[in-house]
Amino acid sequence: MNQDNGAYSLIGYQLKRAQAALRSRMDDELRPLGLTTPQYSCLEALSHSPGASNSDLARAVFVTRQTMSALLHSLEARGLVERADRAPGGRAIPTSLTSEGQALLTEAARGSERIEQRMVATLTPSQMEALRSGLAACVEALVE
Amino acid sequence: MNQDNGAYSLIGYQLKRAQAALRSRMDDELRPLGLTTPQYSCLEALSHSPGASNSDLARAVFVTRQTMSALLHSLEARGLVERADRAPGGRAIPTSLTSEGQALLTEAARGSERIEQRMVATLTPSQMEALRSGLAACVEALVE
DNA sequence: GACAGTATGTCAGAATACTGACATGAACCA
DNA sequence: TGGTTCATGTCAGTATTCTGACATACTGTC
Repeated sequence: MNQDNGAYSLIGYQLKRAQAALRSRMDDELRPLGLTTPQYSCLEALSHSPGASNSDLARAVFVTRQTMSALLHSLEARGLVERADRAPGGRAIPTSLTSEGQALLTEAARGSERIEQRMVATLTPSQMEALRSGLAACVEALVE
Repeated sequence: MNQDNGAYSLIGYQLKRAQAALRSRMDDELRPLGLTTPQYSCLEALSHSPGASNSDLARAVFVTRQTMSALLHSLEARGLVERADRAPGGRAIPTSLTSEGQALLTEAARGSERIEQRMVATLTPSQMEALRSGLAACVEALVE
């Protein structure tokens, strides 16, 4: 109870608020394509890192390995990704996009970019950079 | 595929990354008290808005009414909050903190403030304000 | 080679959160 | 009064995500 205005002045609250709004808009945009935001993020990560393992993708999407494993099985059943039959070395099983997955990702990326641009529409380039670097500093301070 | 550096330059990605890191640290801090982050947020909202309804709290914590309803029943079963037997007018049933809930919240708030301060430790006041206003502008642009 | 430490994938179980649907009560307008 | 619209609380069902645990495979060091 430091202030009377509740938690609105806390960076953490604004962070959650912004993330919730973004997630909601992303879900709205992706729903017609049959994708959730984590599923889209997974396809996006696979596009940038072909052959990534389950654990790699979990870290990229900020979910646990178990969650990503279930998500990958779902995407595999829909023919959007492919996983190797066996690990080529170690235990990590590489995953890659199918052509169907690539096509769907391309379409979904358009909606995602639309949301991103809408989100930052009222910010100047220097304000955008300040926001980006501020968020990065927060992450830096939070990871031990 | 606008850049080679993946999604790291997107504000949306940084936003998710920062929120994930914050959520993780909050959960770590609150776990010894037997609280999750949404449960803590609910107690905090109740502290600032005594007598808030289930729907009020759902909006404050950014979950659905159904999720908040389950969360409230859990907190009520633990004796941390109280709900009126009947709606005093309309359908909204006011909820309030019990003394036990208030005590637990006070303790949890210390941990929460610790995390908040750690998160922004390396930011100057002007950088903090730039971050806050940047996030607010993003929210403003995303809510229709 | 033997060992500890680390990373990975997976299983099991529980908790969480969502969408869809319905009934109830209030506010508003014709 | 009658009607529509909106907000609220709740039920049911599904989907998501987590923690905990275990076996497996690499990477060091000795």
